[in-house]
Amino acid sequence: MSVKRKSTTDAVEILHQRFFKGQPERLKALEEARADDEVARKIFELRKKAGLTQAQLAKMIGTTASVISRLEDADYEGHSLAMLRRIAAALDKRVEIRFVPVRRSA
Amino acid sequence: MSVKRKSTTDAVEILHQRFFKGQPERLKALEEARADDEVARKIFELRKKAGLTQAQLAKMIGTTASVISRLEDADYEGHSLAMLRRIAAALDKRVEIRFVPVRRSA
DNA sequence: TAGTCTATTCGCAAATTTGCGATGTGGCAA
DNA sequence: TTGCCACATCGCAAATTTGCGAATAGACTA
Repeated sequence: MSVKRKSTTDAVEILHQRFFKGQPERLKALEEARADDEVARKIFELRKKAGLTQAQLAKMIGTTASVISRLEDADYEGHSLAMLRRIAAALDKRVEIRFVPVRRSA
Repeated sequence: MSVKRKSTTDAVEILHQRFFKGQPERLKALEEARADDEVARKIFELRKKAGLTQAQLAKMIGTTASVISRLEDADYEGHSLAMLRRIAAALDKRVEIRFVPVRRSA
């Protein structure tokens, strides 16, 4: 996510063009990318609502601003539960994971 | 989780003795351990409901049985979103992450 | 313009997770 | 008992994530 170069909204549009208009075999990749984007956006929103800069949040969880920036990058795929929990803990939240059924299309 | 040596229930009891009766400073560690236990159990239940053995699920996501066993271990802390998604995808599910508020006690 | 603040990106080392075979155990059936 | 099957655990290499400083850029203000 960003203030300039690559907004989350843009990322979604780019993804749409890149995958949706392409072959349907790539739908799985789309879903994964979307899920990453979702996590990135959630972290971003959580931080914003808390009124923190990346550097401030970073300090709270014992890391640096560039790490937070990476986590909020819509293209980043390396999220770990451990990291999500560190962020959640700093913001008085807890991470809830659910496996929800997905409609199997034809 | 297991069929013999270390049941999930036992793990919870052990955790209780190890942390709860100990110093309150370790409450954070408790929460983390519990969250891991929760993920482990969810994977276990998902697999069971699908009527699969560890080896079968492993094959579906392109890994081996020992890996699944490790993921279902209540003490394992290394869950990644990528792995959860691989499992979810194999079982026609998707992973939903939520940051839920936690009551800040005195 | 210079200075400051916020955020992105790069590069590489360190830490962590994953892959996977080998080994051991318990349950169950022949 | 012997032979499987399902699972747990160990050990180590390979892959991935994290840590973090440095460089870059846009926005804003003095």
